[in-house]
Amino acid sequence: MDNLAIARVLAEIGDLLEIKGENPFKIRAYRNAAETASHLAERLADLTPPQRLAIPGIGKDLAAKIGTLIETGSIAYHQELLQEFPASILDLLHLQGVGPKTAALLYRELGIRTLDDLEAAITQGRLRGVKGIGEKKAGQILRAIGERAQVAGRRLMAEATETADPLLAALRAHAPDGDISLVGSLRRGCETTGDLDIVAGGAPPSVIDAFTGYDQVERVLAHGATKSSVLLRGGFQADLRLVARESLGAARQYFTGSKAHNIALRDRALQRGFKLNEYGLYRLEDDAAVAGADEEGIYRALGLAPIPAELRENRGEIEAAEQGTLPVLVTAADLRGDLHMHTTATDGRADIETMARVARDLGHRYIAITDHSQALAMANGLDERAALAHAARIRSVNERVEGITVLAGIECDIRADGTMDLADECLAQLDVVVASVHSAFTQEPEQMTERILRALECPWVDILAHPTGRLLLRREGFRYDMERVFAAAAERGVAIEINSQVDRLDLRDTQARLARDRGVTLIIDSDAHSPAALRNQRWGVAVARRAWLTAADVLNTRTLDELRPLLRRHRAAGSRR
DNA sequence: GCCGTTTTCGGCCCGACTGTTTTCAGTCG
Repeated sequence: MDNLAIARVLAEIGDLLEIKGENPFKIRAYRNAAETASHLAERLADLTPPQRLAIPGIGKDLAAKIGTLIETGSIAYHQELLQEFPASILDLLHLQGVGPKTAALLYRELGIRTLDDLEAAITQGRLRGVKGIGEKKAGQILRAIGERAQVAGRRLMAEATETADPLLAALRAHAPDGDISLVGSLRRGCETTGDLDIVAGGAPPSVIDAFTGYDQVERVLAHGATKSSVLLRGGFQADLRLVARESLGAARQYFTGSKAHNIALRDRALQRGFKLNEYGLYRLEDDAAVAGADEEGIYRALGLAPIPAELRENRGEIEAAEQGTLPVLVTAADLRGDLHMHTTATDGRADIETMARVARDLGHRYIAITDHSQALAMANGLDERAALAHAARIRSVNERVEGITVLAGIECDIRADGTMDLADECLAQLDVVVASVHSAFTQEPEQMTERILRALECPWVDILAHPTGRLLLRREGFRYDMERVFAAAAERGVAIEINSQVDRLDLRDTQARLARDRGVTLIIDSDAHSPAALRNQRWGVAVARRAWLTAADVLNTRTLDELRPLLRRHRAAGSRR
């Protein structure tokens, strides 16, 4: 049983407890544990019971329940709750405007178990007379049922940013003296996001009207004096919060989250005799404002170094901020090159020279052209002969393009048995070899582990690319023993990629952090298939920052002179990094 | 259900908006 399956059960228990009206803190404990489980880099099933107990937010009871779940596939407590409430009523909770109380009421009063039941009940007027539900509420629910497919779902970080940028520009144009900025999960650099959160400080009240009147707004969900929510065309929700300038830092802190970070921070505030809300940090004894205009002041007043938004997940950043050990996170400006991209030789859209010029204009000092190997026949993958001919063309581009060094590489398939798709003699003649899995994703974890380990044994492999093969919102990655692969990569000096394609971002944040902790060097590559996609490294940088990586942890922050000796072909046989 | 250099019991983050209400519960973030 994997972490996501465990997380789903724990989250479902949380939902069921909420419908039941249980202690809110007990509910939070289950949800908190679900959140933790879903982001944990190590597999819970691979941990010993004491190791599970050591995870923050998992105590004796939850550790035991998780153990039972792993061993038997279910938790009795969960099954008992499902006896009280059918699992299908949890769908009701996802409707805008329907929470646990309403769901419980509908089930108890009218026996409503499914969305279809609810829709029928409303259209038949059976909700009339139910306490707390009037005409408007019923209409709202009916609309939510109709819109659920459209509204449901998260967006990729890149897509959400594309939606946010023009909206921010429109608000800034309306309120040029205001300070208007993106907060929420997008500011934290999360790989996907459920909505857009915007904070405006020192802007006129009319900015709210500019927001609800934005031309991409499909429907206004809420419209107050300081807070407003809209549904944008395409079904993406955006929230705007207007605060006074002296509260801007507090509002940005509050709405950037994460929820777990904020709870921990406010707990810390209380312990130190303060109250923290979206307006500021106040002394409990006399309500005097201590900080609020900027985020830094709030963190400092709480005895913390300012915490970068990407780290605010309550995964150790508060302790590190207290001890002054926060990492200096890698930035896009630290990147000097890009070692994974494609051209028209296989499935890219531009030729070598175009890619080189665009990369140079982006500020890169070196790139590697790494087209596909023969196994990817549908992408016109290259065989040994074609790969070497392509390498010659790549190297010749250096004579025509100034200001950047173009390395001849390959993205070589790791075949199902772990052998490389091109012969060693060919790989040995290239400058860089990127190895990837593109087939047989469904191998058992044991087999996949052996497959990747075998690939890392090939002395010419420099980089393991998109190491889980996941596609965000579409496909889970393949499973294998990451600890063993990380250990082998660290031992052999193979870099592991954070792939910056908008729907890959693979490795993910927590896994990249674990890899680094195990001594692996990471690399942030674009895997660009077009010149425009070379800019995608910014998304990979966001993941790297969420993984606590510094420039020193990332291979392509090195100069070319520093990089070359780190490639395996340039290392003395048997030597390690 | 978790957690503890003021606690092994008694805490646990905080406020805006809406709809159904005559003072507030529910939802949301």
